[in-house]
Amino acid sequence: MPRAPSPHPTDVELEILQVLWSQGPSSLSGVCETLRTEREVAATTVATMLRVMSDKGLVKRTGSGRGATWNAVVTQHRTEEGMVRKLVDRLFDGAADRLAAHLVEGGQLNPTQLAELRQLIDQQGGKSDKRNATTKARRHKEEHKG
Amino acid sequence: MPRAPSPHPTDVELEILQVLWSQGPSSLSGVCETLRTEREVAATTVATMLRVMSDKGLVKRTGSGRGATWNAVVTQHRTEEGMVRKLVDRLFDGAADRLAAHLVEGGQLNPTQLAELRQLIDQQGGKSDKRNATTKARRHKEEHKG
DNA sequence: CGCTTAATTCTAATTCGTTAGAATTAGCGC
DNA sequence: GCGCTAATTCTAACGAATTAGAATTAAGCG
Repeated sequence: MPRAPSPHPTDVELEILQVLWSQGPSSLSGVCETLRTEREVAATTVATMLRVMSDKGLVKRTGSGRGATWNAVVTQHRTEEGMVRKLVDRLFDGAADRLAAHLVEGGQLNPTQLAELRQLIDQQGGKSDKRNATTKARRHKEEHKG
Repeated sequence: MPRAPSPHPTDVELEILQVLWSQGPSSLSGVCETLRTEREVAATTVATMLRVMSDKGLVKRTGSGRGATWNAVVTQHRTEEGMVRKLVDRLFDGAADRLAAHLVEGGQLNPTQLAELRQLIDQQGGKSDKRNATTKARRHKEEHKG
């Protein structure tokens, strides 16, 4: 058994994934160009990152040489999911409602967004409704010494 | 101007802060004991971490020698706030509503929590209400090359 | 075919985070 | 005051993350 693929992307890895998610399969230079709208970076640096990410199973290369393209293996949604979960686990000991409270109380959402969130909750409430009142007891630190 | 104190605590730093938040000012051995309910750790390791955290302004020592105690300088709430904001900025480009949607849609909240969140939104809605419809336009990466 | 340029591989330096041993200091209790 | 133990300081090792130069490979073009 090769071991679990890898947990969460680092900051720079996330940056690169976001490029691939937004513009789809890209050549090395394509990735570099987009990154350079934010900051300076050498092509070999990006190449190294892509190799590392490839080892971790985050991205995959198609073809080689001139016409090669890189694309994300992990989806944006699943990555977000995992990173949110990590924050909830580490910072709130699994209590997602505390994170939600932060967003609402901290004034991070404007009235329009609050209204939309409220709608979303109503839809969601219909799905689980009565049964299943304690969907998930507090999750506990399991993934410590991977 | 000495420079901004420091951004966000690392994983282990957070662990130690959580101990101090939950049990208040503690001796080195007090911190160690609590940490050891989760995993093995040498006292000198914790001492080093406390020193580093002290340099960063996260904790402060009172007294010295035998009766010394350590306590958190940063509050739990402000730390949570900062870390949530960082995630929102890095992962969602400042769009807090996307994080909220993840929590609700991802089934991380049970019906009771959903109901409570809904109440919270209603209270919050009353505060900003009509005026101020675009509280905060998407925040953009500002803190890059601090 | 051979030149030019993109892409890749190899290698290495730097920094940060984490861990802890060795040595030293400081107090409490007798 | 002296010793036992907690606490602190010093130092160092190690891995992960980030960065990029040098060398090599591959391929499109004329």
